[in-house]
Amino acid sequence: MTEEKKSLNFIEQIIEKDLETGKFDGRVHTRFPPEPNGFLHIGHAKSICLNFGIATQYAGKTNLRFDDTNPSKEEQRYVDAIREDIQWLGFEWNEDVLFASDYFNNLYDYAVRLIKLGKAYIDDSTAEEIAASKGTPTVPGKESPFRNRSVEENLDLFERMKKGEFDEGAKVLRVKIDMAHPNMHMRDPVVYRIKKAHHHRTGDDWNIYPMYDFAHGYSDSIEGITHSLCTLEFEVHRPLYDWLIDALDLYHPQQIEFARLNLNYTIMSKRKLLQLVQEGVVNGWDDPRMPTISGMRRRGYTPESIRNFATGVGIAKRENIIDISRLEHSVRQHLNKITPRVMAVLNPLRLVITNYPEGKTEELSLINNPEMPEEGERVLPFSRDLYIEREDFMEDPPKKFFRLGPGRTVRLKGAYIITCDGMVKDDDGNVIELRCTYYPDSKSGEDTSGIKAKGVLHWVSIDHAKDVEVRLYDRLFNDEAPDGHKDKSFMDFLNPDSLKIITAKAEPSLLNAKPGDKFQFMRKGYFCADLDSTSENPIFNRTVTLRDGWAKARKK
RNA sequence: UGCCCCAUGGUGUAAUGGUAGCACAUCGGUUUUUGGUGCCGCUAGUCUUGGUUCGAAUCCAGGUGGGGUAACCA
Repeated sequence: MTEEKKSLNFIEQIIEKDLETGKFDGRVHTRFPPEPNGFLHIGHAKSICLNFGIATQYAGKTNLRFDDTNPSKEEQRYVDAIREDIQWLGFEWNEDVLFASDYFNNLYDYAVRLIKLGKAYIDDSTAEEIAASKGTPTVPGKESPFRNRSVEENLDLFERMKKGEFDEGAKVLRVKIDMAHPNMHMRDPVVYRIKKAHHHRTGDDWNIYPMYDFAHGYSDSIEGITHSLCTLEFEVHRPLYDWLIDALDLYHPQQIEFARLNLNYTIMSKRKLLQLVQEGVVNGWDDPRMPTISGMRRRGYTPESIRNFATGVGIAKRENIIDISRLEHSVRQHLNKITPRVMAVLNPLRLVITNYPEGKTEELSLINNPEMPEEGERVLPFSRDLYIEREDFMEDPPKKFFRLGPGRTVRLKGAYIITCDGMVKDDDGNVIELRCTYYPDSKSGEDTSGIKAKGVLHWVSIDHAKDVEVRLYDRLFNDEAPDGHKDKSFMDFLNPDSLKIITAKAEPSLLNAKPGDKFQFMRKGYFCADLDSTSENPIFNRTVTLRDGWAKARKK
């Protein structure tokens, strides 16, 4: 037995220490708290894998709780999409889905208790006045003229706020901490505001809604969360989180902050992703170019590959920018193992085997997946007239070009070895057809020809090939840090070639593909049948290209 | 400008007072009926100055650099 060396991230270390000291009676209970105001993206996947992963590791639980305290931005459809994405990623939340709005009554009661304790007050100041009186980091704020209202008056006003007697913005509930506090979040923060908006779950029941800081910590407390994991920008909120809970002497979860995921060539802000959707730059939240979970799903990413990526990047507190190649590696790694190999020609060039009988068709057997021999073989029609990839031919090729050129010999994958004897050009001098001869004794699997061919090309039989729509996706942005420029918008870095739609010639079996089915188009990349794909109108999305050693070599 | 956080190869992340390891990327080799995959290997790192210690990536202090933070958003 070899002893497994454990390598824990800093959060796991904290949890193991808590388990040892019995801080939470040996419980581990995390939560994933999205706001339903947009779709989940790959950054959320990191948080999801962390929260659910920790719970699994320590035999704990994870709540899915929607932080739905701002009805003007939140929608039911986002709730549905988020639930679907989490399930698709392979996680199960504890019991039912929870909502901060489930606790609106509790939260109201907490607010009342704070008022009764003299720790909260109603402020009639305008938003501008409150902002102005906050002071600056170096200048202490000024106390509101309404700060010392009586408990009775505060109670009365708060109840009337709830009843809807005042207009939006007329009054807020603030917590009474310290207007000179060095942490700006502690300068009497607003915790309840009037908002006469329709809430996607509570309808028009409420005229007032709690702010995030108020709702979040108390919700964690109500749910008995042990470790409340969040991103770094909430670090300065923690003192307020702690203050609010301690002010009412409630069960106290521990908030721990970690660094969010950043990917180069990608934007991760929900606001900016929404902008891409609203301005029609992409075709919705699930456009395969989006870094959203649903976009990646449509692109052909698997849950395994996303989980693998999200856990592989690690958890720490330092700012990080992950190279996009790491994401691509994780999906190639998985798709390599599971996808059947098929042949499709993206940019066809006609090739005629002059010594092959006209009208003859052979049924060739090809292995489906060399990584999984148990997946068996399929038959493929071979004939005299074929398509090969245009880029697999060069009229004047360099020595190291292991493909076709005048006089060059290659193997057609799973079929015969051929030699190129000539070509046909159009009036403009473009090569439109290759003339080749084949070696009948070189048939794949029963080759007695003794000829060795360095290159192997994929092909399809023209008479049997099917037209399929192929969507070639590339990165959405040309710049490593699209939103990292002070003088320019991320919109200035859009890649005009992020989507190219072509018609490819595919082997017949691809007509059977159902939406979501994944393939390796040999020598070209991994592709996934699109959501809208049908056998009448087959559509394939390129998930990612294959690694291309030749492309690298020729750059030099 | 206050307060808070952070600093290990190109990029991430380990080592928690005792051999700086792993992954991605890069480069080279090898295998291969995918220039894919697999396998092998090279290059390359503890921000800086001082202190504590037999011994410091690790502890302490100063510096430097980066990030966060002053919504009736989350």
